[in-house]
Amino acid sequence: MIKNLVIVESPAKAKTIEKFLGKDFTVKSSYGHIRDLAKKDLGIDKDKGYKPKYLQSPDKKNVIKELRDASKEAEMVWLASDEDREGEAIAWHLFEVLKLDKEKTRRIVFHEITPKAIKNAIENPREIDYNLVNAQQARRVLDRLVGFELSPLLWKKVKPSLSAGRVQSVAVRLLVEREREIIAFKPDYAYKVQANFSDKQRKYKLNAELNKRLPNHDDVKDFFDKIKSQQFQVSSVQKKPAQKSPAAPFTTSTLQQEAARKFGFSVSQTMTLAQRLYEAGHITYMRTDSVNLSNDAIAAAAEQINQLYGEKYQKTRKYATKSKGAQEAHEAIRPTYLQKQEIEAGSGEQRLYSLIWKRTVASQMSNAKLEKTTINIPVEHINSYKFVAQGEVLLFDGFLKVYMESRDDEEQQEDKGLLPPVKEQESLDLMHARAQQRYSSQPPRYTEASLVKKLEELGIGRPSTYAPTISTIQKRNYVVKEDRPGKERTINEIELKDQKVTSQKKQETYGSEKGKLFPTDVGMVVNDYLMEYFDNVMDYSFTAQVEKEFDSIAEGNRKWSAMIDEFYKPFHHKVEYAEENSERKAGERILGEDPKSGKPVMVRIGKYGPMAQIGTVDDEEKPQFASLRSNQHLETITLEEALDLFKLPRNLGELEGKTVTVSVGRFGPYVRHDGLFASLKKEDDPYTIEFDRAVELIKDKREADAKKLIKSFDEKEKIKVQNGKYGPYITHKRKNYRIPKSVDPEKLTYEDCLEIIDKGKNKKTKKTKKK
DNA sequence: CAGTGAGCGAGCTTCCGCTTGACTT
Repeated sequence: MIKNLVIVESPAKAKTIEKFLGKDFTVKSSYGHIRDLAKKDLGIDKDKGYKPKYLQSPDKKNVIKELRDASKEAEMVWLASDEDREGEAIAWHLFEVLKLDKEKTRRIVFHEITPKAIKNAIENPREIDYNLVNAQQARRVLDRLVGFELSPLLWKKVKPSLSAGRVQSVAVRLLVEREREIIAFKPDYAYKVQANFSDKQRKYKLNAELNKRLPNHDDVKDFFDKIKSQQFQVSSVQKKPAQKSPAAPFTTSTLQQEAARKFGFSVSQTMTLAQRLYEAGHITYMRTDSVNLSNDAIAAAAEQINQLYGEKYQKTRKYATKSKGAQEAHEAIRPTYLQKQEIEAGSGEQRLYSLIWKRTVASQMSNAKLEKTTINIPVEHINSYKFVAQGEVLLFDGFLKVYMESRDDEEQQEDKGLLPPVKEQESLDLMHARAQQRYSSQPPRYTEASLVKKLEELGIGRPSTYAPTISTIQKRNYVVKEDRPGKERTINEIELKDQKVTSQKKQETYGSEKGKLFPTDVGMVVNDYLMEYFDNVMDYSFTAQVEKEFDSIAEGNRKWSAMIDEFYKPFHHKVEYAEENSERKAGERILGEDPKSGKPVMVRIGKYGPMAQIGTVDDEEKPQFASLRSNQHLETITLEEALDLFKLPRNLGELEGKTVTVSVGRFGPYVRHDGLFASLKKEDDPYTIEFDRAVELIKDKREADAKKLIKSFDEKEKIKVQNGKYGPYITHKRKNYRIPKSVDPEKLTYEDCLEIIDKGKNKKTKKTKKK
């Protein structure tokens, strides 16, 4: 018999809360939303005030049954989903789907998982807030309308299976625009001048930089000629106190950024590790936009700091969330038990936990105190020119004892240490000076984490969707994450030593990228198309605008269906207009003429992605096609490069009576022999690879396959039993089947295999039928 | 996993935001 049933969103949360509430309460979880708009068609009745058609989510059938049974038994059901738009909707869906009795249902909320907060919530129940629910329905319906009307348009006009949406399309836009900025970027340069001084007694050295950069080589020479026999005198030594404050505790987005900067984790890696820490009870909820810490946590942090570092390191701080549209249903991400400085777990979990511990503790520590010193050394006879030396001394480390936030800009901060004891009016000798040509750097490309940061600033997306959004735009091949090597350039360096001026040239590498996001051709073409016809949805402030409207629905000042109608009417009109009036958008570009046939050579996006084509379909002969390589782009490929693509496949010769050919497929370059495919290695080039090397690759591949092979049957139907990443499996007619764990793969007979294949097939047909 | 690209037409793809396991080759 259940007296009180409490329903929360997450099972880990349910477990914790159950401990606080005692015997009379049973706590269960809904595992997020339990129903959603029908997947077929729009799932919205446009003629009946945009009435949503909700269906119970298939993977929630068991959860719903369990909750329904428990709720029937219970004397009181407490709906304890989060206190934001989505949480309120979850409570309402539960109320509807479980057919709850209003008299026996209470809605409660809490922002932190502490016994006090939960007890307080139980004592202050309320009713379901239908205005908030309606704001969520508006959000849901708008996203469906945008996504399910724009995507099919793209299938028609660009390429099948593409997608567009309020969040993902703007994310791609950010990348495309940044990429174009980089392409258009013309670097500027100037000479940075550094000098090395010494006192008259040669007791110390002082490095200083000229306060102005000089435009070119000749200016530097002139300048050096003027100063080479000059006397220098310190005009001033200024000392200023300064302070540094710790960063706020982690939210989802700042955790993703720091884990990327400090450990190189992808956003999805960070979230997987955080999920494990959360489930093990080590940290609070990891999908949050709040920087708030509970009073209990603040007290615990203070105690830790006093104990570990002493009272002068402790300072109680409260942080306020500044990001747009934050809904603050949870606390910041922090350790559940601050006295645990380390945990036992995998190394990734340990590192992430330790980072969270440090950030949380540091956020409750005192400021660091510094003294900044500036020494000015004017250049005589050249007005406003002076050499400046800057130093920084740490007087009190404060929070820096524990943690320092990293920065995105890679340019290394020059070490500003302690300066020598130079006095005002002191005379100095110029020992040596050097000017180096410095180019301005192009705008930085986005990383996964810096894109999340930007989206959060714009109020686009939610903590639970940052990682999935990043993965969606990569899955659609709008964006690729990769490393690119830098380019070389020559820079000038001019030196002044012993009153002589010399110059030399040096090589430097610039623009190399690691783990950055690059828009693809498809991403660019789709972006341009959407920008042309749907500038409102693509606007960076579109989400912020509709959020304002959702807020007024939540406050009861606006009817949700009216808001949707106002958006949808003109939007749908634009969809219809684009459908009728826009050409197929394929990023087509004619490169020139094929010297062999005289036919035009062009590139465009085909059914399978970017491709090159010789001739047109109107010709008598069929046109020739070839896919572009992954490092080639519609906007930049040359005629020569395109023509090269048609040199494949190449026939290299014969091995064991069968031909060896080399070509490029969906997964990159490969050699082929007697039905066997072997990928080329990085150092191999399909255009130049020779027979001997190809044979080597084929033999390596044979060996690797033999290692994988457990046994094979050459009966009526060929069957192989192989070892894979996920354990042994059976391959048959190019399809794979799992082997049950209870079976020893070594002992399988031909008949056993057929049986497993049969069962596997049944499973698959069932699944497809369901869909 | 690896030769695709016209056109015919059926049937499929797709959104964002809440949550975890089941599943993969």
